[in-house]
Amino acid sequence: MFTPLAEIARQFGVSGPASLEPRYNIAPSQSVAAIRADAEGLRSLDMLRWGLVPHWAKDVSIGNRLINARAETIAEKPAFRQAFSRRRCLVLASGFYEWGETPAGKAPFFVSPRSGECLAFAGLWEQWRGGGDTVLESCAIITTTANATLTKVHQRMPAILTADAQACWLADETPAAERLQLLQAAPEDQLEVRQVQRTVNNPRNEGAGLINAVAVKAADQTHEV
DNA sequence: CCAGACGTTGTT
DNA sequence: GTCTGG
DNA sequence: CCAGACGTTGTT
DNA sequence: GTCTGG
Repeated sequence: MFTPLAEIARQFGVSGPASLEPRYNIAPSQSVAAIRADAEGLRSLDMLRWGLVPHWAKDVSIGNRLINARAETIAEKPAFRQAFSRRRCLVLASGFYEWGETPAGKAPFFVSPRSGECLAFAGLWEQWRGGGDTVLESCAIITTTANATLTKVHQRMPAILTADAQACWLADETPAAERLQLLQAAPEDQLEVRQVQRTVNNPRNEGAGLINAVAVKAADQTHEV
C-alpha cells in the first residue's frame, strides 16, 4: 500500500495528518487533501469537505451545490468573493475524472500529469460553525476553460497551478488581478488523458480493484469538475 | 420593505 | 422529469 | 458530474 | 452576511 505523504511533503513543503488513505473516487461532501498557508506563509495539509459551506449557511446542504467556482466570476459571486480574497487553498489530487462522448456513448476519462506528481487545483475554503462546537471546514475547486488537450473531452477543467503559481495563489500579498491571471489551464503537454471503466464515478465504488484501468500512485483525486 | 438566493455543468 | 446525495 | 430517489405515520 | 428581485 502506498504512503503518499512523504512525496507530498517533498513536493509542497508541508507536514500534515499522520496518514492519508489512497482514494480513487472522491465525491462531493467527502474529504479532500488541501494545503493552506497562515499569515506567516507557513503551509499545512488538512482534510476539507469538498463542497463549500459559507459561514452564513443554515445547514451544510448548500455545499452540495458549491463544489466548483468559475474562475471568470469568482471575484464577484457572493458565495465566493470573500474566500477569494482571504481564504485560498490548493486541492491535491493525482488526477481527475471527466466524462466525454465516445463512439460507444458517454465514458469517463482519467486526466493526470505525465510527471506523475501530485496536481494542485486552485481552491477556496470556508469555515462553518454549526450547532454547539461543530466547526466544518470545506472547499470548492475553481474551474476554467479546458486547454487544447482536454477540450475534445470536456469544455471545462480545474484550474491547475504550477509550483510558482501555487505560492503566488496562497500568498496574502498577491493582488487580486494577479491571482486571477494564475487561473489558466495547464500547459498542453503536461497532462495525459486515458479512457477508464464506467465503474468510476459511481459513489459506491471506491476500491482500486474496481478501476483496473487506473493506476493511482499519489494521494487523492477528485472525480468530475 | 421582505423573501429568497447565494452555483456549475450540460443540454435543448 | 427533477431533485438530492455522494 | 452520475446514481438513485421520488413518502408518511408512528415508533424506537 | 449580503445582494437581488418582487
